[in-house]
Order: sequence, then C-alpha cells, then structure tokens
Amino acid sequence: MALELNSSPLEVAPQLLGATVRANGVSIRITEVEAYLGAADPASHAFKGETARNGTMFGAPGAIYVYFTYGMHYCMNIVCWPAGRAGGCLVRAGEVIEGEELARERRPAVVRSRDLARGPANLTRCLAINREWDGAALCVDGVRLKDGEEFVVVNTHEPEPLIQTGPRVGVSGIGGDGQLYPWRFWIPGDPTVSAYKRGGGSRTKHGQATKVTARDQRLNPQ
DNA sequence: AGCAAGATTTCT
DNA sequence: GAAATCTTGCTA
Repeated sequence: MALELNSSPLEVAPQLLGATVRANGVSIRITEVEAYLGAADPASHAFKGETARNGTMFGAPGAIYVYFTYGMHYCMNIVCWPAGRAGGCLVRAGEVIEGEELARERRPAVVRSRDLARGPANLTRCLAINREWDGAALCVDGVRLKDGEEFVVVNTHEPEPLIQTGPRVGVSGIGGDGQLYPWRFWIPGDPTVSAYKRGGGSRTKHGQATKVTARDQRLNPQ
C-alpha cells in the first residue's frame, strides 16, 4: 500500500497505523497517531504561521517535524500536505519489534515491553530522535523521498482492519463551539496505546481539568 | 522584561 | 497531585 503524504493528515493518519518506523537501530510498529491540521487547527503548532520552530511543517511532505517540549521531551510528526500548507501526524505510540535491547538501554526505567514506546516522547526516546532530526527525510517502503539527508524508514503494509478514533490527548476543544474533534487514531485493544487525558483549555485550574472521568475511559477503552 | 501554558513523563 | 525544565507567544 502506497503512502500518499501529499494529502490531508486526516487521511494519512489511519494509514500509518500498523506501519513500522525505523531509526537508529530500533523498529516500532505504530499503534497510535494524531492528525494536526495546521492553519485550520488551533491546537497545531503551525496555526499561527511559520516560525523557526515549526518551519519543517511548512516544507515538503515526508519530512519529520521534531519539536522539543516541557523542557525535556521530543515528539515526532510526519509532515503532510504540499509545501506551503502546514500539517502533520504526531506519532504517539507503538510496539518495539526490533532492537528492543537498544530501546531498553535508552529507557532504563521501563519494566514492561509495552511501555517502551507508549507515549510520543517515550517513542522518540526509543528511536533516539531529537531536534537534530527535525527536517530529516522519510524513506517509505525503500523509496527515499529526499536525497542527501538523514532519513527515517517507514514500511507500510495492509491497512489495519480495525481502527478506533477519539479526541486528541491533551487538546482542549477547538472551534467556535469548543468541539473535541476525533482526530486521534489507534489500533483498538493494543496495550501500547497511551492513556487518554483531556486538555486543560478554558477549564478550572485545579483538579477537574486533568482528571480522567468515566466518560474519558469510554473514549479510550483498553 | 516578565509570565503563563504547553501535542509530557515520572514519582509520591 | 506535583515537579522537572525550557521554548514560545502574549502582556506590560
């Protein structure tokens, strides 16, 4: 199955489920992703235009947008849409299927294998991807999308038969009605999928905002 | 210049 | 529930 990155992150995201990414000696089967729609999406880093940080998302599709956050974490996006139109898919979680020893060296505190790449920053840690990888090219099914750059390998596969969708993690409602769009995609029942947490947004500062409610659990059944 | 919040993770 | 830790964007 070919991966058409020149289209909407909403179309690319489900296709990434079940695909494998490889970098620095570790392969991961992707089990959870989120779509970010750039100019049309207040939760996207690209919503307010191009900056030094998010420039990669405005470039050609098939690049990796890597950002640094919370003073200590890196997260990885696969850039979608043609150059000039920002958008991408955040790779949130996956199962380590190759190079587990290396992955464990990079995540020494982890006990269970399923936790190695559970969560976007944990996943990049397993792959040893940091800000230096920002702008690196993807290599899809053996085809280099750009030459002369470091690259991350993505091997696609048959489409996942079962896909579940729900609100994005840590993102509050967007749009006039503050709606929680179901732009998170995951493989149902997979133990490596991360836990759902609602975004803070305009809610109260204490407690309520980050508490996982019974309704949240229904949105992300494990 | 100062400040609050963040596409998070980990420990208590 | 809160800390760790820094970049970004807004307010003054």
